[in-house]
Amino acid sequence: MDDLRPEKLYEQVKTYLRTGIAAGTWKAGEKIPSEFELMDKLGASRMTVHRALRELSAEGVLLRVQGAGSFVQPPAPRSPLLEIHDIAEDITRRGHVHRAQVLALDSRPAGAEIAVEFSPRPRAKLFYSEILHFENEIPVQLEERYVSPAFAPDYLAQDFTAITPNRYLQSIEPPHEVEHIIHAGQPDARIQKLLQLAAHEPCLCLLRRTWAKAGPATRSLLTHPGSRYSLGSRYKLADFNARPG
Amino acid sequence: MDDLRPEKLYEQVKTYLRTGIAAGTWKAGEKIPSEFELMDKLGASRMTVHRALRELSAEGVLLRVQGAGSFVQPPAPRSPLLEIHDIAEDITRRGHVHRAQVLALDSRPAGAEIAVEFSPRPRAKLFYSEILHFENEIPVQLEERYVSPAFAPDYLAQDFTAITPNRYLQSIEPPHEVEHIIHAGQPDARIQKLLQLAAHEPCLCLLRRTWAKAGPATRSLLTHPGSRYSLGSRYKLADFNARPG
DNA sequence: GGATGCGTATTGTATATACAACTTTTCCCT
DNA sequence: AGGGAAAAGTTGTATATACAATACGCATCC
Repeated sequence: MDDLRPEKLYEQVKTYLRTGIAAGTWKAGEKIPSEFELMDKLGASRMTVHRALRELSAEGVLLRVQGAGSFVQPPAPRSPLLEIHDIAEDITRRGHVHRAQVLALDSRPAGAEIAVEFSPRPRAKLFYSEILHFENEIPVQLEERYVSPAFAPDYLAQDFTAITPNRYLQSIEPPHEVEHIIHAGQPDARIQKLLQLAAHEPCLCLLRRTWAKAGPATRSLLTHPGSRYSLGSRYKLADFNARPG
Repeated sequence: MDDLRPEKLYEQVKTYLRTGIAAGTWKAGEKIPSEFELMDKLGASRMTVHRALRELSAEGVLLRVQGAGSFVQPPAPRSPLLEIHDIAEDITRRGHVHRAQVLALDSRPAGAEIAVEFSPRPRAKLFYSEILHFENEIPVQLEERYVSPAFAPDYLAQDFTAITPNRYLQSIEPPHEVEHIIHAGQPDARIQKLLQLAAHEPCLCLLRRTWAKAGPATRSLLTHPGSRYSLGSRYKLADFNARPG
């Protein structure tokens, strides 16, 4: 699965700087070598070095000041608001019993709005799984998931009563990018029955989309009973340092 | 406040494409003109067009496929839930009009469960504000907030129709620690009326607690109409592969 | 001493060119 | 028809060059 092709030159420059920063060669607030020095040192053209530095700047690794130089930024306060956690792990950590019931597992053409998220070709087929999760035999999550066949070719062969899709997909390749959208909704009759919801009981819907480096990987709609479930996070914010002087 | 300098050329190209996409000239999944066509049309060099397209791709506006073309990506709703965002900023950034109505602003003894979060003395008084936020005159958030008097002694003297409590509190001292808990709920009759909710319409509740270095600072319960509002976040995960080559 | 101006270092933008990598279409041969 | 090779079209990377814009130190002038 490893990419054996040589790293692009501008990626090499980025890697060189990132590892140098990680190793402490240049510390937060310090100035790194100028574009011209890096040209000589790494044997790349200025435009290539420039592109690498511009991207590192966009990523928040560097702060570039025209006329002055490029400075190492303090690490960004990365907030794992909704990390990709595994519901089975959550439940067993609470000391409860988890059970998964597979309601569907197949390959199907998704609706146009969903298919276009995965490919510019609108009629592409996607893997689909629908799983109901129980905590102590009480339903707590309905998981409707589309998966890109290119990302997980063996998806349909898995036993999702033994390993959650989440865990399986993470084992293939951790996502490169994640999106979460949360809203409160009124479930339709089918979901109401599956989650054993009381009349007019709202549900908490979490849409999670992930991207691998190669492109869109998964799209999951996780529906929880509103009265029995909440999502949470708590984290410390890193201190901000001012500009280098 | 406006920047009167002429837009950079690559920014002009980006703006041209963004407005075209917004206007429906190219719809999600469709192919936009090639780099060469845009060169001729806009009178920029290929490298400049290329940079604009590359950045739009990084921003998630386009999907570029080598050898095939550039395709419009479906819009990704990204409102950073990770950060402490200001609802007034969010609304104005969407180009809409924000208005805040102060329903309450006083000092009161909070209920025992809440007061004990701030102080070991259960009858301690806390500052309390209740503000209803409108987007284009439609209510989108009820903000019920307790603030530690020790953290913000002048809280009651502020004009919260002009500056949101969020923004004011951030100006005192950015929080050291943050907690978010999200759940879907059924509003009581009062909230239902304030948010102009339909019968049985659920609401999305975000409880946010912050701590300063000295101790607990604020506790806010933000209630949104479920049908008209969602919370979202999207972020890239850092690469930690500094593997020796 | 302080303000001004100038030169140098550094980053920002824009162009032209070349070739590589990949996709789609065309067309020819069987 | 079908298969496969060739061609055309499109994006990706890399370089060399030129000039613009900004920051900063240093010398000069008052």
